[in-house]
Amino acid sequence: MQERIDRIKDQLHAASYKLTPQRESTVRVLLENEADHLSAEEVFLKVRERSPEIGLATVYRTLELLAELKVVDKINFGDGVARFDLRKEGAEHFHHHLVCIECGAVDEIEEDLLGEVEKKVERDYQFKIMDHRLTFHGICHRCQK
Amino acid sequence: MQERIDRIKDQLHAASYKLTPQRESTVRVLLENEADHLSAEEVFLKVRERSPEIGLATVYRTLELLAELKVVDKINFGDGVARFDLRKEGAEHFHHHLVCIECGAVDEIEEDLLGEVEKKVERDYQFKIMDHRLTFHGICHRCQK
DNA sequence: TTCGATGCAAACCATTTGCATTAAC
DNA sequence: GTTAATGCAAATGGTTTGCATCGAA
Repeated sequence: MQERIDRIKDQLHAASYKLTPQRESTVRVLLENEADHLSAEEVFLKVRERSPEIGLATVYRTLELLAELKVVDKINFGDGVARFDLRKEGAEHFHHHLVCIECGAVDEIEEDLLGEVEKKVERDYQFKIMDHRLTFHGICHRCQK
Repeated sequence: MQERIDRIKDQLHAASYKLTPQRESTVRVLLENEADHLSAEEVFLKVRERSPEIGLATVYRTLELLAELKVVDKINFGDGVARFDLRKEGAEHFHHHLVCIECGAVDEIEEDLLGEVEKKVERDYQFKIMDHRLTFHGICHRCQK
């Protein structure tokens, strides 16, 4: 935990930003809720439990900054709110998501399923792929029962 | 052109909706700009050239309705506006997109690249896939020169 | 002391909604 | 005539911004 924070601190410094207490609180919330896909508002509420004086705008600015540094991915499942998802360290790609249309749960797929597909796309469309976003919509294993 | 409109008219009737002049104008704009991915606002502006009395809310309501009937797909490339994309007739899946991070162009991939991947996901994650969204971000063939 | 970071409130902007009016069958 | 559809304006809600203040090197 601490070492991941240190790593993020380094990334911030490398881009000449500081790890302020507010930013650290925000990062901690993200780390503690790594399995979820929190919205800015949700992050804000959790951060405020620990640092009641923090402002919503600061959370937005911090999340924006972390997205810029590729510490988090900003994702949008079409419900009108941006959600934030910590990247696995060293991951160069966005991971994939399974969105359940019954219960709304969002599960993750860590493995990269698109290796072959990307080769084909780069070849057939002369498109240099930098990143991808893949989401499946359907019924999760829990709701199938 | 006219026959596609008739087909959409049938779809509306099947769900007991009418093809009003406003809805028809909206559909025509979508058909005439099939290669683009227009936002509601952009659709509105183009519709208004032909039917100046139309209201923005009506365009929103029509696009919502068409999305519900799966005539169009509502997509979100992360820029804060929803965009609307006509489905190919008979297509059961959303098609894929190539978003250029240089020039912003959005190209389409019509073929379904995910057949194998979906089989694997359904098997390994016990997830019943109903639809998918796949977007690649990178440099388009035009910008590579 | 200087400049980035913060908190607050106001501004923004895409989208939705309430409601009175209109139009289609 | 009844009910759905429309237009307008106001409301909503997530996000951003202006600005005065604060804090760390």
